[in-house]
Amino acid sequence: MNYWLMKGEPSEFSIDDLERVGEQLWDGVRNYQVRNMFRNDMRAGDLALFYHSSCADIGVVGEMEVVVPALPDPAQFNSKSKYYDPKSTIENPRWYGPKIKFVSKFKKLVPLSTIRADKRFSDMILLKAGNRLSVFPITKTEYNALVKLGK
DNA sequence: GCCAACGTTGGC
DNA sequence: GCCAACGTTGGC
Repeated sequence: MNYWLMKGEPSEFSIDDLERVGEQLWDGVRNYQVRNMFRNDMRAGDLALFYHSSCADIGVVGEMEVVVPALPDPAQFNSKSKYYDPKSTIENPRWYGPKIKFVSKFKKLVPLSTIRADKRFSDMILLKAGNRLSVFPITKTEYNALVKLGK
């Protein structure tokens, strides 16, 4: 079982949206490293933390579970979508995303500033300078510690 | 809105 | 395969 942190902009899709719909395809990822992690490393049943980025309250807001790790992202075929990729074909899709489901919403958001200040999280990719991954693995220890802070 | 730090693209 | 130009990410 693997543990992940997944960043998303709440103005596009938030933990409240996920709680409402229950399940959602995590679309719009256009980074090859992340795509490869979806295809090679993510497994059904993996747990992931939902992180709100590019917003007023930045931090970890809840838990999710991977239902299906890598499905072709339909947005890449939609010329109206901002995630459209003219080089993708149905036969040979370029972009994938996992289907994820809601597990829990934290009682209180765990802010980025708190994560930065806590030595237990100093090895997280989240805090590495120049990190550009919107999805990355974390350890079980980090996962559990963040869940505990949120409850 | 700024901007640093990256990733991607495409001509050569 | 190099590398300059451009685009994107994401905290502040």
